[in-house]
Amino acid sequence: MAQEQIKEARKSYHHGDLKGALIRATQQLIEEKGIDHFSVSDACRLAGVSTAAPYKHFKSKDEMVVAGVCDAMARHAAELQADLAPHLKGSQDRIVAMGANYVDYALREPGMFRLRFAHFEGEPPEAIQMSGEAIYGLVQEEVRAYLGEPEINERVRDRAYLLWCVVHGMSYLSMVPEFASKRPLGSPEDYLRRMSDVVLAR
Amino acid sequence: MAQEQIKEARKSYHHGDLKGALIRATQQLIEEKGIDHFSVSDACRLAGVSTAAPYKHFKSKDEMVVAGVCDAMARHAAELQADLAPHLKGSQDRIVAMGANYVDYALREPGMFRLRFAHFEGEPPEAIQMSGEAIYGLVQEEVRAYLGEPEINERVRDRAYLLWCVVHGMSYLSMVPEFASKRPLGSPEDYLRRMSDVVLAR
DNA sequence: CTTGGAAGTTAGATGCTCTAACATATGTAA
DNA sequence: TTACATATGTTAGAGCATCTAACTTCCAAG
Repeated sequence: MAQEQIKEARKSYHHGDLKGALIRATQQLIEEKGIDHFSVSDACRLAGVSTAAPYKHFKSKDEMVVAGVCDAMARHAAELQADLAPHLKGSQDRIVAMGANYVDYALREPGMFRLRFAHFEGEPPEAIQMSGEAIYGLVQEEVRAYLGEPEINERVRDRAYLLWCVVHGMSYLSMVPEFASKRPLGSPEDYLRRMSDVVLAR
Repeated sequence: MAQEQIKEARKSYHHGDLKGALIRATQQLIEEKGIDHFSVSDACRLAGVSTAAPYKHFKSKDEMVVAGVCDAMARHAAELQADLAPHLKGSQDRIVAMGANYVDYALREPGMFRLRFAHFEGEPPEAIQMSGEAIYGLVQEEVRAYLGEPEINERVRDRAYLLWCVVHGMSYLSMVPEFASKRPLGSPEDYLRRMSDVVLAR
């Protein structure tokens, strides 16, 4: 959510891209107020439409939130690919970059990051789950390459899990100010490098 | 939230322990439905009182949620102490037990666990923050003892942070079914022991 | 006892979600 | 071009949630 979103003034009866605008408004408001203070009405005010308009695009508030999370995940996935590209496949730099990107994203969009792994009563949203599997697949593949294994075997799965624990833990700790302040001198990258040294020792 | 909570049938006009009942109802409902589907009204129905009653005990819905989280944290802190007691101070068993307790608690009360580190717009609830500091203090102290350091110095802070990353990461991954299933054979304890081996190498 | 305050109640103001019915724009086919 | 079907907006309103005000019940201190 780098792009700031200002209240939209429409000229025509139709919005043009209301669905997109609502998704962005949803993301922005959840970041600002948290999921439990987010309201469809607020998003409507931001987008400059009536409170009934969203229901032409989403079945419910829940579905609108899920759409916001999915959009955020897609953006993040693309960005992760871009961050990884400069680094040689199989290099430690690439592993560290992957972790650092994760931590950095969590700091930039903590609301979306949390929701991505949230409860979602009853319905485990297909799209979110699939995308999670995809990311984890990427992690395993990167670990495989780093370890020089020919396939994703038990060793790779084991190390990938450990790595992912560390990356996730750093992400969450970084989002909580009272814990983020507990990180002794050193950047996230420094810690990720040290951890990958031991976790992925070959 | 081991104790199941059934709808209360009152005999007298006054409830007796409405505040406690509401706190338990809040915890139960948040576990069941998630923070965004929790309503004070539901909690009132569970406790068998009118929807205005809670406002004699809590200023707002938010405050009621915070009270639920604080209560859960207090219970968890006591339980953690009990889990640690049998283990010799300074032993690896004690470190592993601490981590395992954390992961186990996250699995039992994921709703409370998440909220404990959640956003809390505007107000970072004093009580929650203090308790977080207390837990982190305990972690540092245990790491200090394990490493045999005379005081909480830079080395201790560094290792404690790494350990806490791992424990937090395992906790969160364990709560998400799609990731929990990615843990290769081995119990959380096994992984915690391996991680503490390397993270706390002396 | 009496009585003041704590802890309930009902009633209602305000706001949110979501549906129904209606209005307006757009694109395709005649 | 005209006309219609459809997509995408609107207003109105039902139903439920939060929270306050004013009233009631009960306990406990004097």
